[in-house]
Amino acid sequence: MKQITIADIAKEAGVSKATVSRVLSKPNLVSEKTREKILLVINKYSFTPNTLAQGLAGMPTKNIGVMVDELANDYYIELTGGIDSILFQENYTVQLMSTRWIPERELQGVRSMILNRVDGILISPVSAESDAITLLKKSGIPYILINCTSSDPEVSYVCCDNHEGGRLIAEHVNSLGREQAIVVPVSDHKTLIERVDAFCKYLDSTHIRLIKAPIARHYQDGYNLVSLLVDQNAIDTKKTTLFVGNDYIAMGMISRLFELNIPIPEQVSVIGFDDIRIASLCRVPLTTVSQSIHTMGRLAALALINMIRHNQDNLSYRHIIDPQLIIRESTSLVPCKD
Amino acid sequence: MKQITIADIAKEAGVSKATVSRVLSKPNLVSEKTREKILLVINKYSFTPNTLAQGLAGMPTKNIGVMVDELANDYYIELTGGIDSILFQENYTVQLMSTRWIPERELQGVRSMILNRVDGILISPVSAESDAITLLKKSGIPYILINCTSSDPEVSYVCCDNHEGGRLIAEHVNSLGREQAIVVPVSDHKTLIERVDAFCKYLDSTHIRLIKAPIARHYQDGYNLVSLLVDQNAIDTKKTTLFVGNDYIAMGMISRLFELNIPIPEQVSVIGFDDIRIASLCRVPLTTVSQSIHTMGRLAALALINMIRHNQDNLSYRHIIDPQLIIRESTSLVPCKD
DNA sequence: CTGTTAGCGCTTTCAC
DNA sequence: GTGAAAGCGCTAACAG
Repeated sequence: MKQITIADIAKEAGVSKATVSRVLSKPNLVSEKTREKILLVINKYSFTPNTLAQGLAGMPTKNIGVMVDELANDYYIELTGGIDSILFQENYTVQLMSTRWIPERELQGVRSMILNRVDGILISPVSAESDAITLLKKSGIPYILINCTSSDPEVSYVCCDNHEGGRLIAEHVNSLGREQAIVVPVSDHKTLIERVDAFCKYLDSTHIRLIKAPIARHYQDGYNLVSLLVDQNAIDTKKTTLFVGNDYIAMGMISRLFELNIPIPEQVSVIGFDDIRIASLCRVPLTTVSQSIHTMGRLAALALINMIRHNQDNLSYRHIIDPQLIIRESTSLVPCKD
Repeated sequence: MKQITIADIAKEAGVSKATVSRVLSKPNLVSEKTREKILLVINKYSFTPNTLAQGLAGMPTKNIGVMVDELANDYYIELTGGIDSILFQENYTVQLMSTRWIPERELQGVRSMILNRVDGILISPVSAESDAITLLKKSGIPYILINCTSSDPEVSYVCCDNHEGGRLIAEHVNSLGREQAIVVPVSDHKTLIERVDAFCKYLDSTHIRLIKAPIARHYQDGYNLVSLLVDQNAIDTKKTTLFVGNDYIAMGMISRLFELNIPIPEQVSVIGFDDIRIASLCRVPLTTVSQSIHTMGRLAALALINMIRHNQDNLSYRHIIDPQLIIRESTSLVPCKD
């Protein structure tokens, strides 16, 4: 089926292309009479202007690029859910890409988004210094970093206060008063380092022995790590608290603890980070820190739209999310409802 | 930053735009000498052609439209994960949209995808007769339905054999030999009706009383439904099997059963459908039917790319996924590993 | 092999 | 108010 174009409409309505175009974008520049005449034809064919052509001609494309690390990842799911809820109602189309943790892919993706003339970009970058950000900076396209801060005052971002999150957990662990606390890092992303550092800083290490476990990047790594901790740190006999860098890896560890019949939280209590949805539904509902991921996505989307509307790529938007400790059964014997 | 164009490259290299264009798409039509000369300039500015313009001029855009009902939905997450894994490596950009269950939005979204000149569309439609499909049909753009069948021989799809899935569950329930079986529908989508119908058909209703519960569309509906079933069907005293149309709603019911201290599976055994990831991680690991969602996404993406490559919008691709019963603790006292 | 020319579909001056 | 014409950046005949 050949696409019907503005020219076809013009011919049938007996006017020029320009006038049809005006009806589409600036209707009040056209007399009521001709406007109605044209609208009639437009509706007859349920014509919609070709967005590529509009884009080429310099109009906004109503497309927003969203770049995350991984699609099938609970964290990004909630994030994109939040983003989508806003962009959807504002009638933007989402161009979603995943880097699959390949930095080079991030650059390539952003470049392709720019070429696609998206009106703005939301990105959860590898780091605030990645090449993609540099490219973004000089492209002139509005963009906002998510889950990442930047010292550059011109850069906009929405991020959780990970330091405070780590502190909250340390405080909780102090109150639990176990013999030892093991911290399990899950990535070398800046946000993770902040969490862990703050945790270590505020942990009452005169009473609780602090142990740093090797990094566990995937669910399976978490699962496997448990046996190691049993062997090396006797978590099956010494009362232990586990702080795992994110909920999903924590889930892997819980799964294994469960199999080994190590009671949670009596013998080992477990704490995650993120408050992804499964955290409350899983085997042992998980104590964690919420960074309101969904809200984070909404805020970022809202701010981006605002930048686009008011052409404020000069003004920057910065928002720090306040983390919240959520205590569930993995550290508390009292079952608590959500 | 002004976009650098093919004209700039041409001027600096001292050739015509056409030659530059050829270097980009059909390099062997250009002499080695000039090609290298041009490539040098291209690399110098790390120039990439504007995709909108390419699209307008009739080239493939390397964009694929993907339309699902909801982004933050476990089912679609795994589906898009599968789709992305293929499209990613084939260097396609995904244009992901969600209908949020609004049929009108489906049509509107597909139209916008067509206007964006995507090379193909993957859609999990409301129904095989939705307006969006009609539009797709006459657009000439390759497309594949996911989780939906069609009697029209020209329409391509990938779908699970839901009838067989229902039968598998009935068989399992028969073997469980409970006093009553309650089936909880979760939507009026065709696939759901097939599951439920097959279940009812194959259930040994001379020995097990079959009860149809009202529809529960959301997690919370499932949660709330439990009290009703306690009141009306005494599931807390009569040994009962629950077949819930999908895993997520089943999770809602389990959550409530747990609170009411109704033992699973001793008093009430629960069966879901889909085998979403949480199914194995949740409070009581859930017996369910796997429809290999991730694979479904991969297959559909693969087939679509194939259609695009070979211009086979005439040939149709149809694939039925074989469902598999996965028995976990929610119906079996023997804990089983995944 | 390479350059010229004519679109792709729409927006936007600039006249009338 | 409305139309003619130029231009967005690229590709695809058609010549040479």
